[in-house]
Amino acid sequence: MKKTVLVFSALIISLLLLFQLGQYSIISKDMNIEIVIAVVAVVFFIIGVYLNKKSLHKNRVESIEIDSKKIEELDISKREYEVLQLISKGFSNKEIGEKLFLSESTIKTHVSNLLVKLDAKRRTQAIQIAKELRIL
Amino acid sequence: MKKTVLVFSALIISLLLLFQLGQYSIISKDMNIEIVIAVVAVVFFIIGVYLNKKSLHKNRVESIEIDSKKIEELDISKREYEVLQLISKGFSNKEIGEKLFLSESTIKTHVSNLLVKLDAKRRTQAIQIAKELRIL
DNA sequence: AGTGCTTTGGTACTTTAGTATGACCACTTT
DNA sequence: AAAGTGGTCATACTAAAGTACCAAAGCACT
Repeated sequence: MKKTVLVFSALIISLLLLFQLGQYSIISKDMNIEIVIAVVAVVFFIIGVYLNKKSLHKNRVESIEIDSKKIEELDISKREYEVLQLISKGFSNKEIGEKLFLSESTIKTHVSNLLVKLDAKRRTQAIQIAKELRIL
Repeated sequence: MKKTVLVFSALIISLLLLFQLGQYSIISKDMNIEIVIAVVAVVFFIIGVYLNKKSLHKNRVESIEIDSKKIEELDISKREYEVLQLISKGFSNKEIGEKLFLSESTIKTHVSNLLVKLDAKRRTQAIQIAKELRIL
């Protein structure tokens, strides 16, 4: 929605500016030229926006598209994934236990399993690996 | 967004058709007008590309640029920043010490200072906060 | 030469993190 | 019904992580 507003306002402003310039040259009695210039300007503006969006679309999809399949491949359960998400947010085992209404022991078990499944030695390394795998 | 583009292109096409009759007299009058139109087209094309890239930048790829100003504001030294980077890569204090040819004690000192400066309780939280501040 | 600052390093201590093992329960599969 | 699976929790232990306090070397600055 923000893009739409930006594009619209940019179009309106450019149109206003162009037709305001046209008012000066009314004296020279050549209205058609200003209109043609305005149209050309708007057309190429839209072309610029459209082409740029298309070229960025490929990169966008790659950077956003995350998780799902690899989580299953790594045999990470829902509970373990919940714990992983909270780990990446910087919570301690105790805090995670309080958030999920579980004991710290349970969290430790989940973390231990996560470290094995992600092939990590520490929780910080697990975060890094999970982000590389686009799980987080 | 698709509707917006469609409506606008339809409007512009109709405008072009309406003022196509006037274009004959333009060409015969002055050749410089074509150059002006070309310049306007290029300029607005660039504006379109630029605005679109800026609007997409906020939503999608935000953590590319590191905010070196905030590092200074937080009074984080170069050494501390080096340690912070290695922490985010999942290394232990001992490993960081080996990489930087420092003792583990020194790393602990740096980490402790970093936690205070980043207002974090744990190294994992420090990573999260640093990424929010676009320091990492 | 003294001041201030970063960096470095140490000791001693407390707190988290992580491992290993075993156990219990709920639920599904065979 | 028996076996398997996932989640839960506990104990006991080792390993990191983090805190507090101190101290000294290496600088830049004036």
